[in-house]
Amino acid sequence: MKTRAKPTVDLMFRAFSDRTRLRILHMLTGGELCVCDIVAVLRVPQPKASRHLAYLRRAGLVTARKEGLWSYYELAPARDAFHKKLLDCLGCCFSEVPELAADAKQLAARRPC
Amino acid sequence: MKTRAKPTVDLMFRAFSDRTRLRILHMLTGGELCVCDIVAVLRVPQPKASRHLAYLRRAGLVTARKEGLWSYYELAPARDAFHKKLLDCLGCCFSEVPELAADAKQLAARRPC
DNA sequence: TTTTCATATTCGCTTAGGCAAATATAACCT
DNA sequence: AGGTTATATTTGCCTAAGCGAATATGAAAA
Repeated sequence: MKTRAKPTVDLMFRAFSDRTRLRILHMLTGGELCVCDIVAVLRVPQPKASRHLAYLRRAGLVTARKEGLWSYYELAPARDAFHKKLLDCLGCCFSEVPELAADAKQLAARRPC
Repeated sequence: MKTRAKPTVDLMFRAFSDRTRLRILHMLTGGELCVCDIVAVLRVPQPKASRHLAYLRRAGLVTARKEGLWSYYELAPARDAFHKKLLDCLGCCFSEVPELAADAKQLAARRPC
């Protein structure tokens, strides 16, 4: 197994500094999702989603779980006060980043599947 | 005068994603400082400090005031809930970024000047 | 075992942004 | 004017990291 060193604060901030990753993180505040959900909602090429998910993994912000062909991602639980505050920022982004509302709506429409 | 467009969330996060800028921001939580203070405490070349201060200005995180030869920088007041949360993260970084404590100590020693 | 499906990684290219060194600007002093 | 001081910007170089396109991996299905 590969236990990873605790990611640095600046790497974690950097993980938040990209629109696509912000959208993914915000989607995950609603709970675990599989890659295909993310690809469908963001309307983004699959390799791009995977690439950003890998970045978020390295930053310790999400965890992945494999089940058959599918990979499910969820927000990693906050490891410390800083991590918690950082996640708090996600909620506040909602009114600042226009895509987030549209994504949430799209995701809600997908739920029944 | 040049009124600037409101910086995007991702630019603001990116501003936090560099050690030197984190140290500057943290120093400024104690109040206004001049560039020479920052250069002295961080022990960093002056152009490097100016470069990062310019970045923070562009991100809307600090404001500059000129007085004769000196430039004084301070944290910009939070413009919205997101900005406020982001500034909250600064406090939590203290225990995560080792340099911050040393900087605070250095700065305190300089105060009487 | 060949195919298919979901996901991950690699490649080649381009831009952002870090750094040090040098230089510019602008205010004050003489 | 000429010099000094504090700060800002430019230059050249190098790495991180974004992108799309192509390819690899690995599990299930046929």
